[in-house]
Amino acid sequence: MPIEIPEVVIDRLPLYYRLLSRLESEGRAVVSSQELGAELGVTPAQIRKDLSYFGRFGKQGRGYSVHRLAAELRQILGLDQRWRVAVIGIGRLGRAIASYPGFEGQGFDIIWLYDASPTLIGSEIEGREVRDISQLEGDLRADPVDIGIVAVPGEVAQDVVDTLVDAHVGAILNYTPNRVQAPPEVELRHINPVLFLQSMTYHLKRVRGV
Amino acid sequence: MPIEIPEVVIDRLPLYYRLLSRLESEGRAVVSSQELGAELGVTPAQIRKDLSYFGRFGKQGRGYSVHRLAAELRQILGLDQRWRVAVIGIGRLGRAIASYPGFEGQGFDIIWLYDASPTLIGSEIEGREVRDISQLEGDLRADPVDIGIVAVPGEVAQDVVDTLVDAHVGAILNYTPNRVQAPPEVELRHINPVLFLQSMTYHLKRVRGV
DNA sequence: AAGTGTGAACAAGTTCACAGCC
DNA sequence: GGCTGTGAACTTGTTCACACTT
Repeated sequence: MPIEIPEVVIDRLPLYYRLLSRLESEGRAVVSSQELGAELGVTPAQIRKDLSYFGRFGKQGRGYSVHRLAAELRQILGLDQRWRVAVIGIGRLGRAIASYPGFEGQGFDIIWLYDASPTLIGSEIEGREVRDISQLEGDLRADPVDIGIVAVPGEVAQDVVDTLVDAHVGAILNYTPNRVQAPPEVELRHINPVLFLQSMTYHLKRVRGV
Repeated sequence: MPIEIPEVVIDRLPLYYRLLSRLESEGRAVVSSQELGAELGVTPAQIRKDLSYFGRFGKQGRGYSVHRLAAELRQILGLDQRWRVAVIGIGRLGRAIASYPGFEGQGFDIIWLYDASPTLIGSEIEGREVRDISQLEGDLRADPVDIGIVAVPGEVAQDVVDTLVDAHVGAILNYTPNRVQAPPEVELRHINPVLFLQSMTYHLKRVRGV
């Protein structure tokens, strides 16, 4: 805890947590950095160093208590609490997001859905009403959420992000292909599958003989 | 071209390309690394250095020809050709993927859809038939694709990946929360929004007073 | 005057290797 | 004997700063 923790380390923690969570449910008591690394494709030294930023959770000669380490990571990542989420944009992608059980299962409660389309507004998705996007700002002011997931058409992504920022959302996950801006105190991630495909074709081209 | 090009550089190229593509369609003739950087939140030096791995595309005192640089990146990334894609798993997410116009628009042709559910097999999505997943292996052998997009339930992700690898798919985009393995000659990327949310809550926790 | 291309300086991130503990 | 925790060595990636070109 003394010095600044590298961002890459934070990004790997959820990966470790996911595996530990699985091992925990399989009733596994103890695990070594060796085993964790083999399963995740990461060196054991990397795992030990990453964890050492947060404390000394292992026992020499034994390894890590799965239960203990999972609990520590839960605490570090804030997964011992529930987080309130709004999904903005209920097209095909937004609907897939709103229906995905993996969010609720991991402590993320999707409490509000918004769209601009009159045919969608008022309808129900997984028992939640789709609300008019024009009410987003007022709703969030009355009853804030922690995280906004943006799945609107790209052209309006920045507008939605601005509204979320004004309403003091702390984190934004942008599924839109457009890159958006937010002040540094707001956590922002982009999910753009096309960029992944395009970096993969670079390699494909080379493997498949230019 | 002389030495090995860092992986991070390849990952940034599509980002640059996307912006250049937009500038090109706006009729912009010339752009500086300064401007590109400001738009993308990257330092100008970074952009110049990244591009310098591939050639000398700029003109001192002027900047880069938008048209020329876009064409170069297209060539480098292999976006001057079309790529054949199969989507495996046509649940809500798979359907969103199969219907997303952003893939076709960028040179990725989704030519085959597969699912295991009898109610889906034989149905049509955007004019493409959903085929039985048991035919995947044979189909790919007869008529290969370059890229597989996996959107099946997590438990069967590795099986599907193994089939794709056997059928000599060159790249796999895994939308499943399960981490899968593939030999190093196959390009593999994971899209897992839950991991993003979990690293964001780490920061949220700290900003929102522990 | 403006802006690239790039070696050299610097910063960040990873792996090594081993002392120390179980 | 086995495995953690961690400085130190190394590797990778980023930024600086300036010579050079238009």
